[in-house]
Amino acid sequence: MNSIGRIPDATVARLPLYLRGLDAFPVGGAATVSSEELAALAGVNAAKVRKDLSYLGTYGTRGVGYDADFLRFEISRALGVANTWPIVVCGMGNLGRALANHSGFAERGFPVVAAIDTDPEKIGVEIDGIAVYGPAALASVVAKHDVAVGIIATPPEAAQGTADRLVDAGITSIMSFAPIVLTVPDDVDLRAVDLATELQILGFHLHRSRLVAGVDVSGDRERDLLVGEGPV
Amino acid sequence: MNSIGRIPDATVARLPLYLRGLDAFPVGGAATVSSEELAALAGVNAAKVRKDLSYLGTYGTRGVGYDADFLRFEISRALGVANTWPIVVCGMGNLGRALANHSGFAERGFPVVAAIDTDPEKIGVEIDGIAVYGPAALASVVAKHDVAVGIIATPPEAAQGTADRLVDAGITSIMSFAPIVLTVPDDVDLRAVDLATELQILGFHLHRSRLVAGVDVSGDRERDLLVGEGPV
DNA sequence: TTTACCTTGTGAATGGGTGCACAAGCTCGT
DNA sequence: ACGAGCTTGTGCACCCATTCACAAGGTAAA
Repeated sequence: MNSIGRIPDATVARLPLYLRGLDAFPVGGAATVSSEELAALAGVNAAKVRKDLSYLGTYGTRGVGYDADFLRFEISRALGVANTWPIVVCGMGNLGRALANHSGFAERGFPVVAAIDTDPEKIGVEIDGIAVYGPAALASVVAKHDVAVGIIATPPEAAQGTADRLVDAGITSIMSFAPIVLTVPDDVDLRAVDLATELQILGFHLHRSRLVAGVDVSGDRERDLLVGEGPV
Repeated sequence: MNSIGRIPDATVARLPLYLRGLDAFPVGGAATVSSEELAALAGVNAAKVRKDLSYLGTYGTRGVGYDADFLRFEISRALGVANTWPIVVCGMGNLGRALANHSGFAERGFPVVAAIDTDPEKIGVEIDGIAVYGPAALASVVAKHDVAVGIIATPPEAAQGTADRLVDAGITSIMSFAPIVLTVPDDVDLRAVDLATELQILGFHLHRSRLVAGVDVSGDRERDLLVGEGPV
């Protein structure tokens, strides 16, 4: 794929990993990376790396590899990392505060420029250097700081309302940590991360492996029910 | 699939969403749910719900739907949610503290029973009711509380070492928030969540949509390069 | 220049997941 | 008892993603 066409979603999801892997090479170091090396740094396999990069263009040199700096530049450009996308964090509870302070965001071009909370005690003050506003101020905060991304870290009951207000304020990219399904217009890009769900997926495998190991799990009849997987 | 066989990964990842959706029905309410309703509650489509549930067994009644309580029970059992899996949080920085306090974990059967940090100021004290230990105490903490899951919320440099110690202590399920690739033995189940990566994926679409809209983005020639996607 | 060697880029095979469309089967009203 | 109506369970076709395997194309040493 020589010209820049559609990039598969699975590839887009891996581009940040490659970029992260390239951190291992100093900027301006004139180093070359092979697909094999980059694969190890990103935790995927080499064929995938080559195919993914081929969607961006033909940036490698056969027999040699990829120029680390050039590759970094091209991936950054594809991802739009050259730009800075200001974000607003909605909900300054435990998680919201941690996210607002997360240094990894600003480093990657996503500075937290403001926070929103409904607690009168918090409105108008600065928490860890981030100014906290009430929900009513959202639209003006978005306009003033040119906010591009909204993070929802509110309690679940408030999440849909918060999403609606973000959309009204013109935000089209939302990352939600609330454990409910949010409804947004089609043109809004929503990514939902539910930490408890992630743990439950881990729990599934844990459960399975302990069952087949015959370890007693809370002493009921589960083992008998599940082990009957063999011949009828 | 009548007997309990292999459940596809994609299905396993959705089971927690169904369980979460069932929260809309009171326990013991004798309600029935159709695949259509459950699909709306979980944010997927109805055919997928039916196919997913068919992997667990034949729990629905044609013409009627699924018994909400029974379904909750069966999904819980498949996920092993009937059990409680104690977790230890490694790294009590911003994120670690937020995770240790996250009420959603304990509610879903994943109580945080201890934390680990290297900061001498924190070791031996309780932070928000969670006892903090030094790294050396990890093995005994795991043994004492029967810890099943480790969460890595350390700085990236410390993440691999922390993972190694968790593995040594006998942990086989790890959830990492560190933005690096971790190496663990095959029998260890590792889930990596990189929040900055998630944001960058959002950024990709944001970047693309702003480009085609012709909005000025940091004033370089990107638009010209990318817009040439039409006919050759 | 030629040859040996290396790594990319990509056709093609494979596999898993999604969603349609419909038969199977249950309930309820008549 | 029977038929109308509804929802499940699933075969099937399609699509996207992964992986293999190798030709294409470059480097470097002889």
